[in-house]
Amino acid sequence: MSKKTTIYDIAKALNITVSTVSRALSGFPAISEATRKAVIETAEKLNYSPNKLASALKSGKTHIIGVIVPSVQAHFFASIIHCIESGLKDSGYRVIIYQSNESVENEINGVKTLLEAQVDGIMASMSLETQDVSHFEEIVKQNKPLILFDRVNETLAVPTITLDDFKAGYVATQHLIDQGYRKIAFMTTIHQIKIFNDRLEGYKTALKDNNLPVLDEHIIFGGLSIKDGRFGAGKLMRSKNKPDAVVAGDDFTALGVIKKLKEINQTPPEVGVIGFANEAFSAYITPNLSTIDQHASQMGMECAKMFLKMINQQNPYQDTKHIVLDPTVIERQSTTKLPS
Amino acid sequence: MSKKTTIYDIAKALNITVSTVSRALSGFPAISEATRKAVIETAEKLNYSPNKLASALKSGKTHIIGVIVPSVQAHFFASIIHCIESGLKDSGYRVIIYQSNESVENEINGVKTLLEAQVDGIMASMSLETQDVSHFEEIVKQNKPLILFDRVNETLAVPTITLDDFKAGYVATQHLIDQGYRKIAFMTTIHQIKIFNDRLEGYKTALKDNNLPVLDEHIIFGGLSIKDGRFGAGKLMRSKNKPDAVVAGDDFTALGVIKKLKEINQTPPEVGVIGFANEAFSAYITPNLSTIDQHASQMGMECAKMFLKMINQQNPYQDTKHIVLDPTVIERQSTTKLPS
DNA sequence: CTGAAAGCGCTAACAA
DNA sequence: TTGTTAGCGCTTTCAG
Repeated sequence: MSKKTTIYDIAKALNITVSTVSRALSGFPAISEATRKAVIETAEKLNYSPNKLASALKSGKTHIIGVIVPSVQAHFFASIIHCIESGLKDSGYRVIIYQSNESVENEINGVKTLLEAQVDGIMASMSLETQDVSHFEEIVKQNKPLILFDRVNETLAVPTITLDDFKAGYVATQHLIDQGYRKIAFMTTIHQIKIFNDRLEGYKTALKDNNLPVLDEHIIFGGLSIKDGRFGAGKLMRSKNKPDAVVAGDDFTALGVIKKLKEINQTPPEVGVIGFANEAFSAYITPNLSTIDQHASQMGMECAKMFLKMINQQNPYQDTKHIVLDPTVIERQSTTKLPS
Repeated sequence: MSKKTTIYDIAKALNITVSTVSRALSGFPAISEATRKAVIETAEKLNYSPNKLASALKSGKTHIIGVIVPSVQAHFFASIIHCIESGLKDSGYRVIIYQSNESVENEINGVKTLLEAQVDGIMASMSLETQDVSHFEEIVKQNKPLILFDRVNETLAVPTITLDDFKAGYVATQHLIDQGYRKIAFMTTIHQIKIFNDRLEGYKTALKDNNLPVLDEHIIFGGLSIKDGRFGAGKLMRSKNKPDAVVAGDDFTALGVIKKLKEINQTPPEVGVIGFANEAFSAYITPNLSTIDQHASQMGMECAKMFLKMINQQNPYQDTKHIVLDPTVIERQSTTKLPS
């Protein structure tokens, strides 16, 4: 109880100096086995717990890295974090998570907080709101590793790990075409985020490559949520030019679309629906939702690997790479068009 | 770039001392407005960012609190964390998350890591494996707030926030009985965790109160997952004494049960199924899953409130409370028995 | 192999 | 209202 034991207590108990204790504890080689053993034993006896703060203050390394994500509630981000953690664990790095909740303000605060906490590096996936990215520049200025994943920004000269989002939009659309759908709508966010724009381009290109028309009325800019999905689907299905399939911005939106379609008795796969992200529920709703797998675990692993590489270079930003992963179509019932 | 600016740089620039700078920056009252303004301006000009590590080392307060959960992938825990964060934000506390992944070893490591990081307090929900809780005692010894939520341990004399799990088991069972089910099975974890035992007792008591027999063969001890749900349901439905409803240990397990029941053409609500936790997907699977809401947000809020109370007492453990929340049945299709 | 001592950046008595 | 000064607990030269 009472006061915490420090290396001074250990030193006093053994009649040696703190420097010796420090060295013994940190595995310094030039220490006699006897001393080391004595120190370790005494440390245990006194229930010593190192104050990492002090050590970090002195050494300048906290061995903590900050991860900023929109929300851990999305399965995709939770999985990434999980993989970052396990990829970094053996190197002694801990992860602290900061949620932006899709707000730039929170994101700015997150960077500030993490930097003040002296994290050794930051990984981030940007909020939907984020346009200006100057808050991230501070990290680079401090010469600390910054890695952007999934929702990235091109103006920042930092490593990125992303999905090939153009391809994601393309293969999702092509999959629907292959299944026999011809009038394919696309629902996306109103925010100007690279990955969503890329997907949209992929969608358009796929249509063109298949000699299908790109119709403005089939492209819905809105929010991404179950509610937005219902709303958008309602709008689409009431229009004169009803689509026969929908590429939804994410699985939540796709779920909303499905709910609306069920209500109006056009249950998929009568109208095809495909989402993005392969959320936990997607395989279990009825009909099962086809979706694009974004390889969260691989993305997390790459983040961890990249960080370790950067931290071991004098200049983390020498030789900055952009890793792009390939999307995979997960075909389920919602796009398995029946012969009509 | 280059070197980080410290309060010394600001002091030098203004020809005052660091103490004045420190005071100006921390909102100390006895400071002339002129000085304060000058300091703040200079700080901004020099792009000053405080080193919280140094401040924490000196003051003994990091304003960081650690939260240990089995996994953020469970919607329930993600929601709790979310609410803890928002409940603490205004008081200037930040949350760092540590996942045990249901392993005691990780949990022990988590406590150690967080303590070494000098967090101001810890909130935890125990892993399924955890039996011995001595690693938590260290937190209490250091006189730092420890709050246990949901998966708690009674031997620790610390505040707890839980659901009334006996009641949860009871109302889940009673709900099925009210719907007309009579042969109700119960699937739970093999691990000796209080909340699961309590639910089991609630289940048994509900049966007794309704003059229904408690059958050993209707109580399945296993894991909690989709796979375990399928497996357990298979076992139950092959037995000579087939149940007509199942209380599953959580929503994932319930989902597994539903999948198996569909396969053998006894789709709920023909056989009733109810889960626990109201996961994100539960409302969207087919049939919609009835479940017990565990009031994650309220639990998170109470954690935050409790922490603030404890941190403001000289002895955090004076007047230790146990807050118990009431479970709520969320009735959906999976238990809406049709008249036969 | 071990000790002495400086100092990481900040806070907080105590003085002035 | 401001300055002086002594650390917080640890690491790390530099000597010995």
